[in-house]
Amino acid sequence: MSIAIENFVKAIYNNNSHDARDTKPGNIAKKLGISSAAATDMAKKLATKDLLHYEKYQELQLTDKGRKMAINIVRKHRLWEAFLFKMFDMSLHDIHKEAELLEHQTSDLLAEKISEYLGHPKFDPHGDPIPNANGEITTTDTSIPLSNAEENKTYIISRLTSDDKEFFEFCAKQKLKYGHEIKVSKQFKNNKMTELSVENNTILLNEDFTTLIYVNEIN
Amino acid sequence: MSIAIENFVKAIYNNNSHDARDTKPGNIAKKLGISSAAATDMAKKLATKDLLHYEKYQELQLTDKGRKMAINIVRKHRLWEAFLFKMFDMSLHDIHKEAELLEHQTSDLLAEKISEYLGHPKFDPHGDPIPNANGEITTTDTSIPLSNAEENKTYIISRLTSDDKEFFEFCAKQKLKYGHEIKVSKQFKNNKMTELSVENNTILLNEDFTTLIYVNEIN
DNA sequence: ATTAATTTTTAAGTTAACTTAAAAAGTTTT
DNA sequence: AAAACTTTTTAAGTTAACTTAAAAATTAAT
Repeated sequence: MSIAIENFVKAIYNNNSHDARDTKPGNIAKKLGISSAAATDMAKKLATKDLLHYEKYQELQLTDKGRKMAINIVRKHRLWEAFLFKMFDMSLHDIHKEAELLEHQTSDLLAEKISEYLGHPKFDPHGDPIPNANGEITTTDTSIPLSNAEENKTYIISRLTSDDKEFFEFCAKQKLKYGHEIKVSKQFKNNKMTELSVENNTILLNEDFTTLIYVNEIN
Repeated sequence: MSIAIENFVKAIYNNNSHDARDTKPGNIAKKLGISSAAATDMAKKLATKDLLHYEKYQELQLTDKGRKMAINIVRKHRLWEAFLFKMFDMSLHDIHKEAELLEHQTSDLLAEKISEYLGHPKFDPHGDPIPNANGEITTTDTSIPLSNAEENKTYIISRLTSDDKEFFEFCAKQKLKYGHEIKVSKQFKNNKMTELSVENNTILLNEDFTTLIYVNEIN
């Protein structure tokens, strides 16, 4: 399967999981940076390959085969992220970019070797779950977006769900990293701002950040 | 640059260095598994990009720009080989196959990180030299093919210049590995066979092997 | 419930990287 | 130095993955 096909299937899969629910060609096209005409064409083609269900003007839905394929790519992506993160001193954004390329050129064998080396990790450095070789995902994920966190409670950062460079630069600078502890001091509901403290620094985040950062409460 | 272009340039470069000298489209086409018509087309295209000199019916010659590009890819290939060899228990052939894919999706940044991690190695697990980030290759290579080795002398294996699976399987089984010591006991010139001993085993190799295995004399 | 706005699809066209088959040029043999 | 053979090139055509622009359908607004 070509890189174009792999990216298309992956885009639908990712869209279905965390983002909104709109998996029509236009929206997928936007994520991939192609025209929606191209996305419609591709959708039709992938339907003949039994990777997705296509009906005019309807949402695209992956078949079991398509989902399996997407999960396999996501697995490789997240394994590369975890591996590069462990081995090299690189920014999360750079790691993401490299993984985005490497994921398409990685045999199942190599993926398994990487997983083994890392001790079959369940999460990548963004906190996203790593599917196992059978495509099973173990996420008893109870995390909530920071925007829904409660005042005066303490949390651990469990996921950073972005691929924007500035986002990661900001997070890195403010020590907003996977596994780090934070305390929410105030929720400004009207302004959709959240005040919190990280390592004795108090910062104020707006909705653009608090919906992308997921946390788990500490008891 | 596309993967097709990178592989084309690399094929010319590799052909020029160790193999024969025939860098006409037909020969390059054979190595890449494409038709010679396709190779001619590609050659013309790359000439307009100033990657090589093309003249009808003549040998293809890389320009400085083309050579630089080829060396950059070769560098990434060999770094991946060295890295995968160090990290994972995989056959040399599998490692080669993975590197063949990964080389095209590796940023200069990542290549440098890998090189750094390995302590800027000068040779890969086949004994092929790894160009540095500036494209410089330090090979004071005095090695000779096993076919030219002298009787009753002891050598160290310095290069295994193949990409054939069976070749590597055979070499692995016979302990013919980079850095290993061997003693040539007899050269059967007429039959182009070489008798040698490795770790107390005596084996007889024909020309298909002895021209691909390079060695350095021990004094 | 029409009209207006948006989105999806269709249609036609482009580019890269191939293919096969025939023509042209080069190489080898006698 | 022809004739025979081989290789390269040209020509025409294919496929995947796009594009733009217009037509068709859906969705939103008054």
